[in-house]
Amino acid sequence: MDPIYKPEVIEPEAQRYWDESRCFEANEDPSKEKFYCLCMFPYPSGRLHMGHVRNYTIGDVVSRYQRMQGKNVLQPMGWDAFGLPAENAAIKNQVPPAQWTRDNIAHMRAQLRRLGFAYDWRRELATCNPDYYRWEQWFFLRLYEKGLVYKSSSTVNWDPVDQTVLANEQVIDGRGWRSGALVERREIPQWFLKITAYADELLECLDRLPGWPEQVRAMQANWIGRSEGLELDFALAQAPVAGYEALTVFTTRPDTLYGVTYMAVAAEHPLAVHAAQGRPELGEFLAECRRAHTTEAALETMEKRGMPLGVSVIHPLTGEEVPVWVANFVLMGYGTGAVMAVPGHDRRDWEFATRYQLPIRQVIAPADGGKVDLAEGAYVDYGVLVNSGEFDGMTSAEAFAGLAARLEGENRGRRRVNYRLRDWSVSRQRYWGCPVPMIDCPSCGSVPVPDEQLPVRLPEDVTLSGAGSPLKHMDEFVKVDCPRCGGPARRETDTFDTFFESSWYYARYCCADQDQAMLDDRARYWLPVDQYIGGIEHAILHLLYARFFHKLMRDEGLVDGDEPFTNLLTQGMVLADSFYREDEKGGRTWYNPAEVEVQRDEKGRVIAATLAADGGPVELGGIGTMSKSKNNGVDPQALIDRYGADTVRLFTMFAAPPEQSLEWSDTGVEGAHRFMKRLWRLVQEHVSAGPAPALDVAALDDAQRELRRHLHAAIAKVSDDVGRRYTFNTAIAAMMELLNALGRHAGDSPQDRALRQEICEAVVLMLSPIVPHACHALWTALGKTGSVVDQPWPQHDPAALVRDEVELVVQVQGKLRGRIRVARDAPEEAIRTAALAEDNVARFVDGRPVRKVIVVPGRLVNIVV
RNA sequence: GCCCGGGUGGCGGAACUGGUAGACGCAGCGGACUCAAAAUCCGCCGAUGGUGACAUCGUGCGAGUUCGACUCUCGCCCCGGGCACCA
Repeated sequence: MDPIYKPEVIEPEAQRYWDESRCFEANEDPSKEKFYCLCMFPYPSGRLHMGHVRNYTIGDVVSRYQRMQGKNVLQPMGWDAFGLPAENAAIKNQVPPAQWTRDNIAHMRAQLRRLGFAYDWRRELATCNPDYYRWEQWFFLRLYEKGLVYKSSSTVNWDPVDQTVLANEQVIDGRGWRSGALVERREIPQWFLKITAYADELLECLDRLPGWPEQVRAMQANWIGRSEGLELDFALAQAPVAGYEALTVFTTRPDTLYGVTYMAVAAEHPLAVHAAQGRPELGEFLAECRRAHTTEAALETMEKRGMPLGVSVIHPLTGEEVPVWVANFVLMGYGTGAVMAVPGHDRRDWEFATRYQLPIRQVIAPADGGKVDLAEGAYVDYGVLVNSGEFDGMTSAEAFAGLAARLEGENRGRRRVNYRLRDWSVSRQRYWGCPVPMIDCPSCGSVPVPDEQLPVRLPEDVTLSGAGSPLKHMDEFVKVDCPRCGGPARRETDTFDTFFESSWYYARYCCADQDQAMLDDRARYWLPVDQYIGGIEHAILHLLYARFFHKLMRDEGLVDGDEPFTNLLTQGMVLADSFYREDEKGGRTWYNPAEVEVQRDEKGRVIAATLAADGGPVELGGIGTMSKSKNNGVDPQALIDRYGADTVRLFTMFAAPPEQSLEWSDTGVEGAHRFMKRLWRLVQEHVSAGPAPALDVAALDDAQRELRRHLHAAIAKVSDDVGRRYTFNTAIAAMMELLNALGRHAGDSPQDRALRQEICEAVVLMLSPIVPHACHALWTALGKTGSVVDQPWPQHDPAALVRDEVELVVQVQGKLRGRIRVARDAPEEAIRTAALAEDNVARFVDGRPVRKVIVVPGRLVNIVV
């Protein structure tokens, strides 16, 4: 055995062994318990970043641990290969997106292999390959046949100069990122998936996902936003207007109906458009609304503005005339595109009414009889009705029921369940995506591409200009014969939202080579995914769409079960320090942490930093997520080259528990490397003295028994930390403590050596999921046959944990005053006496009468005087 | 703005079910080895007072529940994530 730890030698050796023995190739075996462990697949951006390393190390530790539990483990890897960055790179570097993407995949695959992850590479897939996306085209057509797909218009960011749709991230301060033109809202026809048809099921199933973090389930429930309310018709006073007899609204608070003082409609609402005819100031306001951001965050934070339409409606109960306004915060896409405004009891309506001096009327009073000052703000809680005619004195709930019954009886209102969740717009006006398999025929309308013509291949030999999708100008792609009438028609040039691909890849891994069907029986064997691991930033959209797809595939008879992911682990972000210099104009140049040296004061506090290249000072930009804009990304490759994969894996697992954010620290990595060297040396020193004799537990002395107790306590703790809690940081800490104790343990009698062997074997086994390369070599060095990957996880010996005496903490009035040692099974009375007899305890009791003594067995005694 | 997290030494974090706050590691300081350095090993390391035993304070801020609160409850402050065309 080499006395020096050499990761550059042992890591390729271990990887060669895994490849040659093909030990991570997973085959369907009904006789074994399966375990499908999946990490969210990466977008092939070019290089692995720290977030990937962290994510995939967690998955690898879980996979290798489960393998040691005797499970048949599947851990696949692939590429979320469609997306906007490939188009941006293509414009910048004049490389076709397909080539850029495939080059990136090749490089990143090599990086993943270098990290030693236990993947079944036979199952690798890339979503940009036709053998993958043809099946989502096929599936889309099945959904189309079932009526779960429809075409409707929706709002997009439109760049009037580049004549193209922009992603939200391409809109900077309201302007297009390339052209700088003011971006407009524009309604364009798009394909939608009816996710709202599954809203109730998606909501209800959340309760049956105990393996998901509570916060993710809460976020999804809020996102779906089921609410029960009333759809109400407000008759137009001057009906008909623009063909409307009444204005229909949805409200969850019919109990506040008497408080309605105005109505608000969206800028795109037909009533608003109609009213704007011949009124330039109103038309200008509508145009202004079209230029506003459409994101919910923007809508919520912007100034609430509006204009009266000069139209009014009749209040269904009081008969009063109520004015209709257009308001910039009402969206056509939500509900009916119109709301009834109750400024007394809704924050937004209050803000708007205050700005335009519209009346504010109190109709709800607090149930406890408290006073409300509507000049200060809206009262939004439920309560008791006032100023509401015959409903006065009822609670909000009673009034809801009463009003609903009355208005339903008069056929002027309907109980309805409404969802915040909107149908999923799957069309994107982008080139680098999966073509939507539809054809637009002037005589037949939208016609699906026949199955036998699938896949609709995306042409890959293109040059991108930046102004819109090149597909629109490619006649060989666009010009087709209509499959129905045979006449000339145009192929759809929109591509799918990339969430479409990532919604079913987890199932495709089970049978990635299947070219006759989307999925086969192998999916029934492996699914559902037992452990899914990925970033918290995907808590809503990706995870909701994947759950939706699973139900769609179930209803198509492709998979069993209702949910795709039994257990979910959401890892936190990877953070790093940032450094910059400011130029005269206030612009900032960001320097990578690798180029910067920090200065510390005598206590180790960072006080200043300088650029290594010129020795001049740089400013501290604080800690934040690794990002391009702050240039604070730490390249894992440099660290792997320097310290080896095991050290990088160890540090990412040690620095923080997986769900928390992780702050990068170069010195922390050095510490992890020191631990690797220490582990290697401890084993090497032990092994170099020759084979160890058999352990005789009965022959151990006190010090040896204590060390062995430490070992078995560590096995119990590490098993729980790795197997149940997923707190790899505390598991590693426990093993560091154990090795520290082993290092302090002097003596090399035969039983000392036998004990050392037992400890080394257990530690190598328990560390092997985290630092598999070193443990592969150490296992052999310890004289064991077979590979460590095929060993079972160690079991702790409960008998080794028993101690004769325990130390108890003694408190007086809840404050620590002393410690006593008592027999393990000492009766409470004896513990009391011993506690009161302790010198410092007696000093603090100071003769005062003891009122109460609380004894927590094995932990502490608290004396109350 | 709304929803979801988080806030503990110089730093990352630990304390799992209300029971010894600061495990483990990093940084720092002191020492051993060395001609020297690196590597390695040993010791110290929340604040204040005290030679010391020890005492007082201390888990973002303010209240509360409890024999006992980092942990539970209420109110506030700050930071991060998501908000539907970034993935």
